[in-house]
This record gives sequence, C-alpha cells and structure tokens, in this order.
Amino acid sequence: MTRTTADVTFLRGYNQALVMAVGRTVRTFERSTVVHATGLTPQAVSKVIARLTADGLIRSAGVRRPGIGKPAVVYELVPDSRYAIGAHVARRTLRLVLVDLAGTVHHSTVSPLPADFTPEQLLDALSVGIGAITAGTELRSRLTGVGIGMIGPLDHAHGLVRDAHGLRHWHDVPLRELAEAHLGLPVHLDKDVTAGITAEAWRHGATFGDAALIMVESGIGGGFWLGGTAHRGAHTNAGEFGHTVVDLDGPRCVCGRLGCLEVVHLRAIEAGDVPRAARVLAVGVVNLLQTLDLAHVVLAGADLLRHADVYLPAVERAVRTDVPRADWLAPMVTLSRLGADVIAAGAAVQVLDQLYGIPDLTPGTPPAIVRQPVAGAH
Amino acid sequence: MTRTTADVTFLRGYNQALVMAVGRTVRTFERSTVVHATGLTPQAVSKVIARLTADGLIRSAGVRRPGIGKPAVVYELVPDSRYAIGAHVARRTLRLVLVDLAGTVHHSTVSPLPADFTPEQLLDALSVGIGAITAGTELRSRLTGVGIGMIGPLDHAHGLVRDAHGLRHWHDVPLRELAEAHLGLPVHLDKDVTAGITAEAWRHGATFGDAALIMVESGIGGGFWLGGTAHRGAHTNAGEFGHTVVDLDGPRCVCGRLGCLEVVHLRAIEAGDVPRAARVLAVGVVNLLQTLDLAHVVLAGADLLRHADVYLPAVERAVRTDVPRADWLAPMVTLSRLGADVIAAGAAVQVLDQLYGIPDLTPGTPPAIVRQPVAGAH
DNA sequence: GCGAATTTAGCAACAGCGTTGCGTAATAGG
DNA sequence: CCTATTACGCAACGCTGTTGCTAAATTCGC
Repeated sequence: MTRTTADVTFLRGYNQALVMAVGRTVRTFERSTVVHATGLTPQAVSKVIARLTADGLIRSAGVRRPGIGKPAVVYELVPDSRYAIGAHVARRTLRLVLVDLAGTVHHSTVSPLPADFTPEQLLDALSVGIGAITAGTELRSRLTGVGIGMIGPLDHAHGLVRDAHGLRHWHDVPLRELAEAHLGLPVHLDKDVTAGITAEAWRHGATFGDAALIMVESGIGGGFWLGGTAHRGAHTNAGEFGHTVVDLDGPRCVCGRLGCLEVVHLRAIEAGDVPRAARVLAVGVVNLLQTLDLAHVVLAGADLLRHADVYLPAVERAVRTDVPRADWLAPMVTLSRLGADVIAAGAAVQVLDQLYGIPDLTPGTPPAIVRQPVAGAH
Repeated sequence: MTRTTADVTFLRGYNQALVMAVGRTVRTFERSTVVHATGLTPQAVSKVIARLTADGLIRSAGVRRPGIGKPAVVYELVPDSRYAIGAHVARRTLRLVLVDLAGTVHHSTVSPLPADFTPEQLLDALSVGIGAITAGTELRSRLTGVGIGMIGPLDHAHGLVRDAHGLRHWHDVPLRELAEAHLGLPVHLDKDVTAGITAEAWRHGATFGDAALIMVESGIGGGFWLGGTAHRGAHTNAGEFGHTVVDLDGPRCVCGRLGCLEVVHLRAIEAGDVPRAARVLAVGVVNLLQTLDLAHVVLAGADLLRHADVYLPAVERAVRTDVPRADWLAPMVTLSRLGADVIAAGAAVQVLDQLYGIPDLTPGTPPAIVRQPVAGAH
C-alpha cells in the first residue's frame, strides 16, 4: 500500500551500501575496485568513501600498490566498528552469538531454556545472556541491536509470534516490542530459516544469487534469498518447506496432511535408514529447484550436519541427475560454513543488514529499526 | 555482478512509475490521491504529473469535485498513448494480442503454426500477424515493442530459447535478436507463465502482493510474482512447477522422475476423473503456499478453464482446510480474468512494464529495452 | 451578500545527490 | 629531467525532491 518513496537520501544510502557490500566481500579494496564493481564514477566513490570513513565504518589500510602512476589508497572494513547480537530460540535452548560488521561470529553461547518456557522466561534468559556477552567490554555503544530467529508461524512485519510449534505459551506474543522494552535495544524478529539464509547471503555480498537454506532440525524448513533480499512471503510466513506433500499416499503429518516431506523423512530416520532420508530430502530440494531455479543450496541444521557425509552427496547427485539441463541449471550445493551458529548469526546479520545492507524499495517494508547515532559516528 | 547504480534519473523514473501505477489501478485520480498512495509531497507530485502530461501518458479529465475548497483537477491515463504487441507461442498455435498502456486487450488473433515449426517460420508468422494488426492504423509510432511468451527452458536474460519442449528445431536459438532484426521493434522474450503473472500484476498496480499463476495447458507451469517483480530465478528458468514430485511411488514422468505433479494429474485426466485431477493440482498449490506464502493464486490455462467449475472450488477448499492458520494465511484464489489471452497479454505487458513500470535495482538486470523517443513525446 | 475557512496548486529558493571538467600529486620509464 | 600514467580532489553544474509562501477557487457561517 504505502510504498517507500524515493528521494535523494535513498540514493545516498543505496550507493553507500553498495560500497559496504564490496568491503564485506573482499578483505581490502581500492577506489578503482569499487568503481568497477558498482559502476559509480570515481568522484562519487570518493565522496561515499569520505562519508564512510567519517562514520568509522571503513578505514585506510596502507597505501602503495605496485605499478605505474600514483599509488592507490587501500581501504578495509572496520569490523569492530559495529556489532549485533543474534539469538536462536529453539524448543529447549537459547543460542546467542556476537557478530561484527564483517559477519564474523565472536562469541557463541548455548544455554538451556525451561521446558515449555514462557515469554517472560525467554526475555530474562536473553538479558542475562546479553549481559554476559557485553560485560566488561566497551562494545555496548557499538551494539546496533538484537536479532531473534525463531520457529513460526510468526509475523515479521509486526514482530509478532503467532504460534510457536510445540510451545504452549506462545500465541500472538508481540515479542519484538517486549524485547525492545526489556533490553533497551532495537530488536528484529524473524523466522529461523530466513535469518539463516541472510547470514549466507551477507557473507557473499551483492553477487549472491537466488538461494535456499535447507534446515533439518526438529522439522524441516527452508529459507529463501530471492532477487537480492530474503523472501518472507505475503504474511512473512514463507519457509514451511517441510510441509509440502511428496507422497500422496504417505503417512499423516502433524500438520494434518498426508505424506509431507517432513513426516516421510522422519519415518526413514526412525527406521534408521539415513540414506533414504537423505534421498527424500533431495527430492524436495529438486522440487524447489524446478519451481524457483536457484543458484545456491545451503544445507544446515543439527540433524542434517550430524550425517553431512550422507546428505551432501545425496543432494548433489539428485541435483545433477534429476534436474533437466543440469549442466546449465544445477545449483551449487554446500554445507553451511557457520554450522550450528547459522540461525543466530543470521538473526544478528539481519540487524546489520537493515542498517548497512542494500536497501530496497518494495512495498510493505516499513523500517523496523531506525538508524541511530552510534558512538564515534558523526 | 554489475549492479545498476542509483542516480537522480533513477529517482525520476521510480517516482514517475509510482504515479503511473496509480493511474493504471484506478480509472481517474487527483493529485491528492497520488500523494496519499505514494507518500510523495504535493509539490513533487505536481512536477511528476507535469512531466507525464507533457509526454502524453496522462491527461486532465475534467476538473471539479464536490466538496469544500478549490476543486481538484482530475487526471486519467491515456490508454492509447502507447501500445505493445504480445505473442503466445504454443506448440501448434500463435496467439497475438494488441495491448494498450492500461493493459486492455484490443485485438486477439490465433493462427496455426506448422507442425514442428522452425524459427524462420515463427518469425514469418509473427511479422505477418503484426502487419495485419497494425495495417491501416497510425499506431506503429506508438508501438513500444513486442513481447513473446513461450515454453522453456529459455534464457530470458540473453533472449535465448534453450530447448522448447517437443519442438525439434529449437535449441539455443537467439530468438530475441532474430525477432528484433526481423521486426524492427524491441523484443522481450520470457517464459509463458512468467508473462502471464505479469499481466495479472499489472492490472492490480503496486498493491499486488506475492502471487502465483497456475497454468494447466499441455503441461503444468507456475509463474511467480514475488516482492514486486516477476521471479525468474538464477538462470531465468523458474516455473517448472509441474515437475515437482508429489508421489514418490508414482508413475514415471517425461522428465524422468517418478510421480511429478504433471504426470499424476495427467493420469487422473486420462481416467476421466477430473475431480481427482483438480485435487492433485490443489495439493501442489498448497505445497507452493507452504513454501512461499502467497497472497494470490490465479488459475489459468485452457485445460483448467474448461473445467473451471471443478478446479476453482477444489483449490479453494484445499487452501482453506490444508493451510494451517488459514484465517490468516489463506490466499485469494481466482480464475484469470484474461482467459486464453493471459500469456500473450502478459508478454505485451512486460514490454510496457519495462518502460513504464516500477524499476528495480536488483543485480543482473541490464536494461534490455532502451527507452526510445515516441511520436508525440518530447 | 460578504468575510472566513478550506482546499488546491504553483512559483521560487534550497539542500543534497551524482556528474563533469580540470588541476594537482605521486609514481615509473626513457 | 621530462613525459606518460595513474590517483584523487576541488569547484561548478544539472537534476532531484523539499520547504516556504502566495494565489486561486470553492463552501460555510453570519
């Protein structure tokens, strides 16, 4: 409805973000690198770099470069200029990570959550955990916010947990508001899988194509990165990939339908047949490819990574043999390099992405986190 | 890789397109309508309207409006200021339509294509057909281009038909280039289903949310509209929705896999069991909803529309009963109002959309059609 | 009737963006 | 020591949407 309007401040943010994306992707860069990668004029790049340097987001890292002509100034991202905290709320555990501007994970802690925990119990666990991470450090002033990755269904746009599968006290809980009030920091709430794929995309910069994160961990979910942003869907509830039917006459799933990918996969696991489980998952992955045509498939989740040696080849084979014109259409299949931290790291990255990532002008995306002054910035 | 850079000309195009989107969606509008819908300031709207009026794209349609204060000037789109031709290339037929700036279909003709036709035969059929439509009219000068919607796999970015299913002479044919040379007009090549969903989205303006067009016609395909643009995928080959497995032990499909939606559906049709075919399709639609969370599902295709009274209720029921929290998540399910013209109309609309639609800044989208001077424009 | 309130719309000045033109600094090669 | 080459910034510019203010056209209240 109310579409974001485009004014000159949008231009500044957009082109600035392009430069930041370069800085994230490569370790060091010069002006000419940016000119080539973005298509901006050298003069425009100079202005952007001056602004970013003034904000402390990038800095000069030496000069010199072999070759003719005046040596170019080399720049690099200042990773510790901004931080964000990411939380992965699972059924029984809370994982917290500290992530810097470059997307590097610094701390990673796991703490148990009470059985069938309440919103209040989660908030307490969050503030205790965050307090422990920031205790005795100066980074509070450079902390941009907290991202929370959680199972759905949830309403990202309004920061609302609608129903968390298997948790009794979570119906229409305005978690984002509650957490912002409780923590005194901007909070970003999103589905676990969507957060996860954001972590992967952030690491790859602006060149990351359409991709999916397949997560197998007490259920099967899929996070999507389409057209340069996370795909959340009309009600911000995309990703229930495990509840797609792959066997019309299959067993009944907890969701009520017959033969969902998740239940068929689970039966194979229960029978101790991991290879079959992997093949079933691979069928689902190829289904996604046929529908969406993806460039990357990232595999994640504790239950999958435990048998990564079985799942990865199974998916790779299916992708090569079952996709028509695989020479042209087959995606790159990898394991998530962030391992068990993907979701939490992604949740943190979403906070950074909202501030320093490439903005888009799509409808229904009100800025949840307002850019706030940070110590050292002007 | 090379991402489009954002400069002030982008601002102009973007905000101009926002106003055009309002003009397409409602029959008549005032400045205040645009201000409210876009968030632009009244002054900015005045400037945009002045430019669009000078280009002949919109015009004043009377003044007056009951109410207090100075009467507002009423504006409307000038539908016949620009046209585009759309072609739907099927296995045996060529459908051509003439579409105006408002998205209205003016002519619709169907001509047979030779069995196993060659690229040359298609080009001839195209120029004959287009000649017939434009003959004796003045609209050649207002013709912005030709859109071609076709079965895949094809490469939209490079205007290349990779392999058209069931057509022997279509392997790596640079159809866009060939057609541009042959017709002397800008040509836009895309998959049939992607063109189709564009037609639907165009009619609804900027408020159209994530959506899919489900097409049943010598195969099953899906076109997607996600985040404000057509989703084409990493290799511009998304949409092979019919080749997703829904029955692990099902019959073998032409694509080689077992139990694809398409083959299971076909078996039901061959058995004369249309209700079962519809239920199978509905399972596939719910799979899409679980994965992508869509706001609209549009049903189309000759084979579906022939039994629309069976398919529509079947899908509607599945969407209400099989989607969890359907009260919140269920999409609107409709039949395509353009009927048999969807694909051709959508192909035409894609040309108009590239010129007057809301531009986006996503990577890998070089402007295929350059804005060209049109008679009457300044 | 007539002034006040209300709504619409445009002119003029402005701030901020990337762009263009050109001058300057720093290096290597002859 | 001069020239070619490369890097980079200052200054002026064109363009965008924004802000401040004025004028025009209507309804409403007295």
